[in-house]
Amino acid sequence: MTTQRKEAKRERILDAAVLEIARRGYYGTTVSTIARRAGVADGTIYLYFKSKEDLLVSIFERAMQRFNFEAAGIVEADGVGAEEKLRRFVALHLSLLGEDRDLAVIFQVEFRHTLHILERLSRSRMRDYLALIARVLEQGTEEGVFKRDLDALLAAKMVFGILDEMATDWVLSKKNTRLASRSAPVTDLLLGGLRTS
Amino acid sequence: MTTQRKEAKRERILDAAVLEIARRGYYGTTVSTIARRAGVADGTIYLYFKSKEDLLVSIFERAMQRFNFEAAGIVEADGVGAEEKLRRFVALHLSLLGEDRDLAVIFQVEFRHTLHILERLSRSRMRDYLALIARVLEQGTEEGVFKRDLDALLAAKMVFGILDEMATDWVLSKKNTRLASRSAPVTDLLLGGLRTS
Amino acid sequence: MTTQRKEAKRERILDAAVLEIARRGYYGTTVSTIARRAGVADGTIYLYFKSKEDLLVSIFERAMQRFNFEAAGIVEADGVGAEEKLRRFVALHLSLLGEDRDLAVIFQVEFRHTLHILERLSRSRMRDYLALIARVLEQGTEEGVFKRDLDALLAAKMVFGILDEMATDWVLSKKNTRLASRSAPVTDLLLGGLRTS
Amino acid sequence: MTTQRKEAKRERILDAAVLEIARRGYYGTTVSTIARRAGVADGTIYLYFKSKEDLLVSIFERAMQRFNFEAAGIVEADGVGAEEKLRRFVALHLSLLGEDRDLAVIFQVEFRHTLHILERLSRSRMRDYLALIARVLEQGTEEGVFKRDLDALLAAKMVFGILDEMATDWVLSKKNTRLASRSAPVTDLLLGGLRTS
DNA sequence: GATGAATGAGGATTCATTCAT
DNA sequence: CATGAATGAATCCTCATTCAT
Repeated sequence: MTTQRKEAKRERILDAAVLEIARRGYYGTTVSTIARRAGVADGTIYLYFKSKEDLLVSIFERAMQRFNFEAAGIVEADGVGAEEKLRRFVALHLSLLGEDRDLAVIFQVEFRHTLHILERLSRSRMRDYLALIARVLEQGTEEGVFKRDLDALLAAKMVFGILDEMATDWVLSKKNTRLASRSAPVTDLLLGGLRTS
Repeated sequence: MTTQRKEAKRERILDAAVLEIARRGYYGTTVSTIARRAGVADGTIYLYFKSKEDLLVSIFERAMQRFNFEAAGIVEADGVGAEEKLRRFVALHLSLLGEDRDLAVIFQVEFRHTLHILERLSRSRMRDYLALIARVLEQGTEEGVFKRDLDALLAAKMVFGILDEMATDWVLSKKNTRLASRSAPVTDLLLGGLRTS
Repeated sequence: MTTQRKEAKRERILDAAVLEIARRGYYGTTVSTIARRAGVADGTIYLYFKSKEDLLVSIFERAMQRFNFEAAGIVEADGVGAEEKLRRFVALHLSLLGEDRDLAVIFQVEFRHTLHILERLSRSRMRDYLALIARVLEQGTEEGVFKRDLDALLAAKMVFGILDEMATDWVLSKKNTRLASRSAPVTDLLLGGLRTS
Repeated sequence: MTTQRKEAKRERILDAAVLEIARRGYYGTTVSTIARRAGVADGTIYLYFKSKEDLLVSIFERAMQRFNFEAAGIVEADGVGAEEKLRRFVALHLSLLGEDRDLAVIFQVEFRHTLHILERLSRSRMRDYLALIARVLEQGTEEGVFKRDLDALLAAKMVFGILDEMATDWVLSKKNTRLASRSAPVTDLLLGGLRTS
């Protein structure tokens, strides 16, 4: 079997897992259910993933890879000011999650208690993500547009906290709003708080 | 048995549950374990709580009652400006959680995936809490110190998001810092973002 | 629940296990089947035994306890010659197994491959049993009726080997013979081989 | 592929099976493991053997063929007395097993519980083997050196029982002794028991 | 002939909950 | 009120076997 076909099947299983886990929660989803939705036998799951938990980790890894990749693109852009980068970052975070509600549910709800189990693993990816935000803030400080005495990492966590809460709130609200529509007010508050007075 | 004694036993069970669930997670904790730590028989748990889930809900309710009570005290204080109220609010949130790491773990980690199950219940208490923050922000707008065009509820969620992330970060970090020590930088960023320019 | 009633239920489960395992083999028997025959729920098995394997060990322990107890009675009898003791020993071994075909099947067939897993445990009980035989042989040497240069332990193993093969042969043969009927020829050959010439 | 090459591959698979099953037991060994060690694909196993069980049967058959062939050579030797033949038989049994510990493990441990499954099959080969021993004993009776009233088949089983226990004991003991070294004491006891007084 | 990816039946074990004492 | 023994549903994972390539 070609690597490509294997990869495709792996993706199909991950997609099925995202869908089911988003709807029923990690503990409420059986491996059988995921297999059925993916159109494979139960045992096949274990040819591609070590365990049910590994499936969850893999969902996280796949998503974070994309997140970090896209975020890095923004942070490393040449000739772009920190304010604009922050604006783009906020927009990216909210639209990536806003585009895929199932994934968002998993990120905002299922991964939380899983952090318990996966602490190290997930935290290391998260650290990367936070570091990207922090770099934007540092750039801002260097440019003189953000406060001089800013603790970049701590502030990055606050930025993340806001984005995270926006996402959670959107996930749990039944209303049919677009998550990305919150970009502007979020950016406003953030820039207000970060700018030199 | 007097109501008082019953109440005391109920509290003992809740305390045991907080302790065990914080350490092993909701799904990793058995009702038996909680019973043993509380010094009662397994069946006794069911004389005080409808189910294991009810136990979790009750932990949440008990904590939120105290949170909301204390927060209401701040919000309803007469003759105190919005900025000061916000400052106190931030300090309260961070110290209540910072004082009881087990409870903080449950709030920051265990409740998240439980939101899935408990959506309505927990959200209603949360709404009360968010409403309290929003009232402070509205007061600030009325006083002219916070932006005129502020969406108070949305901004309240951002405030909450920051506080929440601070708490999560503290819970997951192994370092022996005090959560309350983050009050100042958090308040600074928030006030900066909320103030009229 | 009284200790007596608990013990009785434990015995009932063990009896059910002996019966089922003798018929279908250890791997061919499910815990459910044992539970059904014992008239308890699946989970109840685990209140009395740590695991399916523990069930097998316990069957062994229970039987060996009786074997060793009865055998010790023979070996320690005062004023009885070694030849007579050996005669009784052979008779005991063959009648204990001959009385309970299910138990015999488990001893002769199921325990063998289990030795693989349980090596130490079962071997220690076996060593006790072999030691008892060896003591009879030593007594015989002292009395001058058995060969002077006998390696008592090695000879004890041979005695055991003969008894064991008799039992296995009986278990696997479908004929309706009595195992104990082989006592005489076995004793004859053994005494012939052991006696001084 | 030539018959010879096929035969060679079949042998390689059997060898791999002996090695793995001796170490991990029949139920602890997967077909995959055997295939990997034999250097073939899982499916290939099934081109040479009907099932996993057939693999075990085939190990038994291959070994018994050699056992019976060599044993027949001893039994059918012209001009050799029964006592000498018995001596040679004992030596043969113990050295064939003593030369290949893996095979011995399978014979003494794994085949036992398999007898359960394979009863008929293995018993027929065993009967042949026992019959060979019995013929030596009958020859001894005819020569007047062994007891006149000997039940040859029963006595053969005792002979086998002793040999078997010697082998099992050797397999389970960790000591680095040679199995064949027990030939002399075994023969002594046997001849003592069988001879006319 | 050979491969090895896919299958799916099967089973030990856990644990929330009940209820006779 | 309290107990804790008993229940039995529920599920992850393994692995012998098949079959399309």
